[in-house]
Amino acid sequence: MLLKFWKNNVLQTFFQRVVLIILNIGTSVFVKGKATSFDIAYRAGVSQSTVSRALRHSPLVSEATRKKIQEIAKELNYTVDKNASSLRSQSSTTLALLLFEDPTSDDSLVNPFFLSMLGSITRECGLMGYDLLVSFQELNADWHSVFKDSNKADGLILLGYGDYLDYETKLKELVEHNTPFVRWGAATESVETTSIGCDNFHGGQMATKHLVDLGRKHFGFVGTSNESAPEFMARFNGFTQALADADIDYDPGLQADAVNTAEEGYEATKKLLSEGLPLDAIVVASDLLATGVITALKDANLRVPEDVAIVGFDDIPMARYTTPALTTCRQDTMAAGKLLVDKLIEMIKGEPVSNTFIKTSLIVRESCGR
Amino acid sequence: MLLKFWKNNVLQTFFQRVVLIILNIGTSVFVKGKATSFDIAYRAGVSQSTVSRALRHSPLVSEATRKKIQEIAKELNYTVDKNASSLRSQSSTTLALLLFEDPTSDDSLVNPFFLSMLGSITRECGLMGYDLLVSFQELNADWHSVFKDSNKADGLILLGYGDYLDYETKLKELVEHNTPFVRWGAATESVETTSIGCDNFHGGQMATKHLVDLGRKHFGFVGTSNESAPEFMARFNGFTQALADADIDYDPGLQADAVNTAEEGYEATKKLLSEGLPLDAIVVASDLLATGVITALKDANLRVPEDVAIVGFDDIPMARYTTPALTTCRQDTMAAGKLLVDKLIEMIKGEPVSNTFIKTSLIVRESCGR
DNA sequence: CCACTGTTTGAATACGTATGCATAAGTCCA
DNA sequence: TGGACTTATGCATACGTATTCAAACAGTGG
Repeated sequence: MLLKFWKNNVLQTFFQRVVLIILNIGTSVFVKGKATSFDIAYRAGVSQSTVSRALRHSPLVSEATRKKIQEIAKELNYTVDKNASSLRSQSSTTLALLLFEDPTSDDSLVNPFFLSMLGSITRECGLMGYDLLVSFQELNADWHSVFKDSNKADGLILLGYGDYLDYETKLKELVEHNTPFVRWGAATESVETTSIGCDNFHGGQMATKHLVDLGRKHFGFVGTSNESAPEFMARFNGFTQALADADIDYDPGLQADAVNTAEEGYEATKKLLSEGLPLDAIVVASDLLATGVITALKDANLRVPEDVAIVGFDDIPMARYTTPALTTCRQDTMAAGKLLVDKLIEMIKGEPVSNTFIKTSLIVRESCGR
Repeated sequence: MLLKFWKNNVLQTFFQRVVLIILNIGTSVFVKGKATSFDIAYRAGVSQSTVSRALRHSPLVSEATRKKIQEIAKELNYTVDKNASSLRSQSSTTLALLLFEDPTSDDSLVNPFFLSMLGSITRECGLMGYDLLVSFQELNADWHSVFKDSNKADGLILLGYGDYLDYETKLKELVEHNTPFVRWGAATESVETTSIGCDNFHGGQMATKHLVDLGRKHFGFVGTSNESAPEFMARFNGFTQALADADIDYDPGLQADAVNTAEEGYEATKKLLSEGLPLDAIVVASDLLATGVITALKDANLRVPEDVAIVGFDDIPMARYTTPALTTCRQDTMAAGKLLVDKLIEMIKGEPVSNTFIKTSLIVRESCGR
């Protein structure tokens, strides 16, 4: 039994070697499919190891051989096989971008704010030599294990206001699995994660103060004010803070929930108006919601900004094309995307990473009445 | 020499086997890192081959063992290693989405029309079990060889109005390399490719006819009319056809080039207006351009639609929020994305694939004056 | 002239899976 | 009862690269 095992291996191993050698020479001469590092090695008169090292800029290879190998590689249109490389090195130089959408939102729509970050994320990935895998995730899928364990990606970028309750259990699992990941958004309390975000509290405060300074007295807020959407909650807190600072009374009846879509913004505004309370300004938690708010006000025959002034949040591309053009609290999505990628790569490399704020700035257009 | 070679292998192979067995038992008992198919095999009392087959739903495995293996796999949180699987099977079940942007366009902006397809493409990929790699491409990079040769992706989806001259040489190379790929847009003449697109000629004709029917007489066109952007050219041809059908004279001075950005639309409109010709309708080659057109008209104190009526193309999300809301020729991006993915997968599987048109429909809002 | 260091190279192997081939256990029919 | 056939499994291997270890080599100082 053991003897048979032994003999088997002797023969097969030997045979395999010979065949391999013949095949390699064969393929080298009659260049068939894609070129491999063996092909290059053959032509350069060196070993495959040397080719691998040369192309990876290992200092172990002399300048002369590296030059020669690089030339041959270019000539043969050689490209490193991603799968073999990743398998061997156990790292894929690929990041996964997970977009979380409220399942109830329109199928065709992705939150334009997140889309606007896609550009900078993609670009930064390219610059850093990483590939980017993009995936929409239903909130209930088990995305948390799939990407890292399958070695599809070295790290995860999470984008989305989501149902943070379910979300957080998943985040915990990620942390336990030691999966590097970064999030856009507010830092959570219960799970220690790295997130990049703007100072939502300050942004909300700044936006509100702007309206206060313009003389508005009766404020409403459209956007969730509870912890199911931490970013929105922070904006809301900034909102109330600014009102308190200015000694302006605020009626809690003038807050209406809305999260993802313009339609939600529309409905929330209708609800606000139905309260019958005096109202001459609305702070809206996102620009996308704000488009719905504007429509709802128009439908109610209220003029923006004359009757009701509006400030949004995000500065999505659409914001400058609404009528009136939307005054909004801009988040620097270019910087954000770059930061998300850079931080994630640092984490992957094992460096310590801390949460980071990006700056917000108020973009004054017409909807605030000045 | 040969003897030494032989002996070496005998010893090493034997040694390797023993170590492997010990290691496998070891890892199986003391579960350390990620679970492999060997771990499952050990627990299920079967061979690794059987595990692989069971998880891939091979009919060679009995229902009973499959069940058992699946349970253990779930229990261990096992995920197939993407790299190993792809390497072995020489296919990655990954598609690459290449976005081509005019380098001159705003850094932070991606054409919203293409972005709106991203959602459906991603979703369809997920449904079909494919991963999606997203990449921005500078037009001069050698993207054509990288993705397929490196086995990063099994096929390519090309998205973008681009500089089609350089573009076409790349497409040729793709065809020569036997790389499966699909494009969004007009079919080209010189290279035999598979593309999904709408009937741009008919769309342009339909949009124009709508304005004609509303009594407009003096037409302008904003958007490139030459083959550097085939889609736009087709729309332009539909435009002139509709005018000819209605016996309406058309002054070539009332066409101005613009491709990618709202700013280009703005500038093109200024140029149109500077001609000093009578003008009461503009057909615009894309909604994004149209937003700039509207702004330019407002800046020139012209009312839309009273003085100048406008029809756009694409129906991007923003279209309904401009003032006036944009009448436009809608392309069904949901269907398009799905189709692009499905066709590409068919190509990858070696099935014959033909070009396909998706339908366009006119979305009447306010900018046309009715 | 030898021992020793430093620089390049090559030989061998492992990464984890999928699959061709051989084999073992049933099943069926003559 | 035994061969032909079916069904289910295991064995061995290959995919293409990165890396460890050993070895060849040149130069250096004693």
